[in-house]
Amino acid sequence: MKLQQLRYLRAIARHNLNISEAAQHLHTSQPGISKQVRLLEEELGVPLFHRSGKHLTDMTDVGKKILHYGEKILQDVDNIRAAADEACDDQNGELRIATTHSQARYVLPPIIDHFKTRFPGVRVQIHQGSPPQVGGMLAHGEADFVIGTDPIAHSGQMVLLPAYRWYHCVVVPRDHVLAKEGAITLERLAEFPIVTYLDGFTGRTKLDADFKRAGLTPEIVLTAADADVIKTYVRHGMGVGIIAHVALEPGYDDDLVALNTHPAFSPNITRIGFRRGAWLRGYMFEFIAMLAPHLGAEQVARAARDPDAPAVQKLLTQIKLPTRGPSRSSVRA
Amino acid sequence: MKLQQLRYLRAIARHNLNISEAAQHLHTSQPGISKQVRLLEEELGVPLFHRSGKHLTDMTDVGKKILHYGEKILQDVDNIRAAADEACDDQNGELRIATTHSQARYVLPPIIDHFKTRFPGVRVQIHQGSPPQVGGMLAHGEADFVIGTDPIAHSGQMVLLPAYRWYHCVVVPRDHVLAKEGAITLERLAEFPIVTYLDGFTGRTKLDADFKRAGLTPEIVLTAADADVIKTYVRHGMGVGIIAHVALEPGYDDDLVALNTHPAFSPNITRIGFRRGAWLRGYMFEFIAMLAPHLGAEQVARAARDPDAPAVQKLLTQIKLPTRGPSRSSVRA
DNA sequence: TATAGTTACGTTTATCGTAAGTATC
DNA sequence: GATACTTACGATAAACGTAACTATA
Repeated sequence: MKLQQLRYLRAIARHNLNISEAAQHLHTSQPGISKQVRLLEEELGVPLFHRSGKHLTDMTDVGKKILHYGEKILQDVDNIRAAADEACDDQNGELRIATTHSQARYVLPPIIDHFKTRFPGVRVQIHQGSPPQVGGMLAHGEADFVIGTDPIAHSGQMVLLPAYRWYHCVVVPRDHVLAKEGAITLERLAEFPIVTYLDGFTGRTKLDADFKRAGLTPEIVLTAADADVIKTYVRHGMGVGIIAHVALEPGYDDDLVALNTHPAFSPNITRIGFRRGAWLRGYMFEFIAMLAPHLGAEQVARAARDPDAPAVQKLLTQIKLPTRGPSRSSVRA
Repeated sequence: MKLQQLRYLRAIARHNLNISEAAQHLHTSQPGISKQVRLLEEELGVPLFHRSGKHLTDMTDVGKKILHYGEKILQDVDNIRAAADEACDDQNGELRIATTHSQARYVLPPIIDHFKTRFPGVRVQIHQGSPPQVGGMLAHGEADFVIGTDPIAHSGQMVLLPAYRWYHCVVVPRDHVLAKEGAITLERLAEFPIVTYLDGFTGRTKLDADFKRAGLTPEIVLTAADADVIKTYVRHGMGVGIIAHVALEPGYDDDLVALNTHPAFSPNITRIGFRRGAWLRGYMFEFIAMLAPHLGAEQVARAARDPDAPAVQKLLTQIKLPTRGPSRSSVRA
């Protein structure tokens, strides 16, 4: 058994059992992969794939088990590489973040700014996508971290730590009738056409639940994946916007008024996740601390090693989480 | 990076940083290992060992981290092998048990007997040793299971499940003065010279605690690692024996009388352990069930996958454990 | 001086890429 | 007929073992 055979196996599985595609992706020849797969099957004495003639139709049950261990092995190989890189140089490297629009656009810029000043030698990549997409990037090892609010595909392979709490707020143009009212009720809010996030984005799930609990069915006239689009339509008078408070930019959004509701919307929790058992480099710990100061290096390291340990569970539930933007008690921005 | 390099690294670490010894153990040449280590260090760009001239004196910090991931990798390689073997044949294989004398001598024989009838194709190995030794065998992958009572070196790599509960009992020759008394108190017992287990063997820790709690310091005139020796000295009138009740063999020990104490000795729990994340073969699940019928295949499989899961923790603490031998309520054998 | 690790070298094996062949869709 | 996997083959490279060398304890 060789590590490359496992890499080939993984690549085939990730490319819909298409060996040619996998070969292309690995910059190698298709017969080479074909042969190594046969060799591995021969060595282990079991077929890894169901075949119809010369086409791979599906993986066998054993194949799936073997792939599972193979992926673990390849992750640990990456861990060894990362540990070695870390040892010879803790200032240079890569930081790959998979995240949603809200974070990439409003929350991360000042943090990345700070990070780049502190670690100029680290190349930072920000991959943007929907919650399911960013979860997939993490699982496939294309990103080191995922940052997001909405339920991210939480396979047992992922460790998710709470980063901060935030609230939705209502935004209207300065001349809107609501702009003159104080904290508004959900009932009052539901009288207006609403512009807000797409389902599954930026806490939309919580919003819907809040309205449902109040027995209201607001008229949502437009939904978008990001607050920039929402704000634009609010400016055009399409309706009342509901966005994350962190999505308001002082200096740019002064033509809008932000209002809280009474009772307040439910809090949302944005989390940062990484692969279970991943080797985190020094600058990664510092990045986490910049995003969420309560997540110290030792605690995060423990969570990476053993996310189910009681001490980590305690961290997940009992921690005093910082709030970004105004808290529920403040009424008006 | 190659799997063999990791095997070499592990072998060196396990042979006191002696490359020649490691080479001998792996049936390969010493220069071969030497070279592969250099190549790995070169590829990773970090030294794995501290050297004084040409001798390895210690592992570097990175080296230890890398070794840690290397061992995980090699275990998963074994898991792949086992999964493949399982798939092509679930009747043949190996069952390697590391255990202490008490289990090997009194508890396991009928179970192994039953197992061999059910799985004649499985080669069974029983490695006997002290509790620390058997823990080491498991950690080094020389055994699939460890079975024992006393605190076994419980690294995070090991999953320990409770198998059964048992009690100590007092044994004396038929003509001994105690043989005529009913349940005897600890105070009465402490009037006699005691023959029992060595420290660290077969629940000796619990025994000492029981006496200490009663404010007694019995005169222990002889200690041995196994009950056969203890019984022999009891027959010779050296003193009163305290052994595990399971160590009494009907038909062979009828010249001895077993007595319980009042209050009873504390219960002991014998556990079965295996490596975390190990791939368990079908016959291994059945073996566990033969030893401890309450440990079903699904529960054990879940414990192997994720020993810290809440459901597994519940299994560890809340389970109704079977008792081997008379329970604390029965007074006299 | 004995033990242990490195360097040097030749053999053998295996991996990879190109090119031709063959079976599905 | 187009796409996709397999077989065949040659070049390159890497791993292994033997033997000679060197440094430590």
